Amino acid sequence: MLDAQIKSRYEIRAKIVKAMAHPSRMFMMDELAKGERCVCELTELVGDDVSTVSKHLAVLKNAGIVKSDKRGTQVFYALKVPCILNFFSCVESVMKQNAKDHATLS
Amino acid sequence: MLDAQIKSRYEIRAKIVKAMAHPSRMFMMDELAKGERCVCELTELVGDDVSTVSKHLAVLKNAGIVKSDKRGTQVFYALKVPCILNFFSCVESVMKQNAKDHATLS
DNA sequence: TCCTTTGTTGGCTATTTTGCCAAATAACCA
DNA sequence: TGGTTATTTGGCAAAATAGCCAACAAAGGA
Repeated sequence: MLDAQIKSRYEIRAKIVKAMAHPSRMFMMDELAKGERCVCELTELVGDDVSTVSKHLAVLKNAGIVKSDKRGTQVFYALKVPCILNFFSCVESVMKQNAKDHATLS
Repeated sequence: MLDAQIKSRYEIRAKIVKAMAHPSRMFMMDELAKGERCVCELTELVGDDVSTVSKHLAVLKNAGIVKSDKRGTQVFYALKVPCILNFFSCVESVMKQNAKDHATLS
């Protein structure tokens, strides 16, 4: 990792992945995969304070994972990158494997 | 997210993604995608303290992303889930899109 | 058996992340 | 214009991460 340029590249990558690495944000991405949602809808679903949800969405937007569209007083968020879904299926496969390994251990 | 079971599911998912969300860990996963590596090799490449690298690897292992094999005094780590690679290509696509958007803004 | 190499773990501080409340904005409607 | 709804931002305290050093454990060789 000596090369600063390479290091920087991994830092940028990590920033994107880090943006996904939160239960509420994972949930919201899943929800957005079904279609756009306004902050109020997501807030209702997640069950946290609106300000918290808004900040989570800002993290996702800042990472380039979602985009927002203000219509009237509402702001609608939508997934910007479709491959996110494939990614989740990979995470699922890790979970399944873990479950299998765990079962084997007992 | 009221349902505790669903919430728990997203927490487990997030734990896996969070394990990936670090520059050094991303780098190591990329390196492991080429083949198994011992801790000493990864330490050399990453350039951090051995203890730091060891802890990063423990995080990845605990998440079920890598597996380890002790041979003699060395411990070899290897990727456990191949789809990790597809995931990175998705992250790359986010990066490319971000770059494009950024260019458009200027 | 003692020494050396390779890794892991404990401990500690610095930094980052979370999530809530309160305050500020923005867009509408009466 | 004044009030209401929807969202973002500032600020702050609690919790989680990161990374270094020192100490410990394991395996092999002299």
